[in-house]
Amino acid sequence: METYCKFETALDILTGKWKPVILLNLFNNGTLRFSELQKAIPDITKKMLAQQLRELEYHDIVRREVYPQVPPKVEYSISAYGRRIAPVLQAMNDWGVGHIEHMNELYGEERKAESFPGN
Amino acid sequence: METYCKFETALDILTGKWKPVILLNLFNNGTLRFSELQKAIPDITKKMLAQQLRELEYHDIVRREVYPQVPPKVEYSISAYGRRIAPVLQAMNDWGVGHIEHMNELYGEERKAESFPGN
DNA sequence: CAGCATCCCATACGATACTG
DNA sequence: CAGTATCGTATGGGATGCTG
Repeated sequence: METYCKFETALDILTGKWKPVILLNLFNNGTLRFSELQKAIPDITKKMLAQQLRELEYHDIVRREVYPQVPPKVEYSISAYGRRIAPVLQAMNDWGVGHIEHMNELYGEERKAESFPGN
Repeated sequence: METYCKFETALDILTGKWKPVILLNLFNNGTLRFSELQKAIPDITKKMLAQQLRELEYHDIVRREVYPQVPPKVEYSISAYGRRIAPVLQAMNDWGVGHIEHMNELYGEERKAESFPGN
C-alpha cells in the first residue's frame, strides 16, 4: 500500500512547461549562462526562464552561480545532488520512446503519441 | 543530445491532479468499479474521475470493461501494457522518498518537500 | 545582462444539475 | 450506477515594460 506513494513528488518537481527542456540543456551542456539558455530555448520568455530556474534551484536540482560584476553574469548547471535524478529521467525516457511506438501501433503514425483528443 | 529527449512524454501522461492517486489505487487493488474508485478518493468529482480515466484509457494504461446490465457496472484496471510503466513509477518513487529527506535537511522538517514558496 | 512587476488570457479544475 | 453538460473559478503561463 506504500509502493509508489511518493512518485507524485518527482512529478511535482518536473512538471512545468519548460522544465524538461531546461534540464535537458543543462544535462547536455554542463554549464550555461542565463542568456545562453534563452538562446537555446528561443520561445521561452525571460520571466518563465527565471521562474522555472528558481523552482529547480529551490529543489536543489539546479545550481545558480552569480558573478558579482557589471554587466551581471549568472551561470546555471545541474547540482551534484541534481544528478541523482538522471536515472529517473532515463527510465521515463526509455518508457516514453517505447510508448510513442505503442501509440503509433494503436492509433497510427498520423496522431501524435502525447496528444489526447480534445487537448 | 538525444538522451532524455522523450521523458516529457511520460510526464504528459502522468500529469493531472488525480492521475497519481488513481493509478496507485488500481495498481494496489487490481480491479475497481467506478464507484469504488470514488469511495477510495473521496475528494474527486465524478467529472474529474471520468475525465482522467478516459485519458489513461486512451493511452492504454488503464483498461475499461463495461458490463451491459442495469444498473451499469464498469470496472477499471491497469492494462497489460500499462504495467510496463511500473518501473518508471518505482524509480520516481524511490527518488521522491530520498528527495523528501534531502529537502528536510536543507529546509527543515516544517516545510513540505513538495512545496515551493509562492505555490 | 539578468532579472522583476504588471497585466492579460487559456486552460485545468470544481460545483451543480441532469440522464440512460 | 456511471456517467455527461453546463457553468464558474483559479492557476499557469504569455506579453510587455522597467531596473540595478
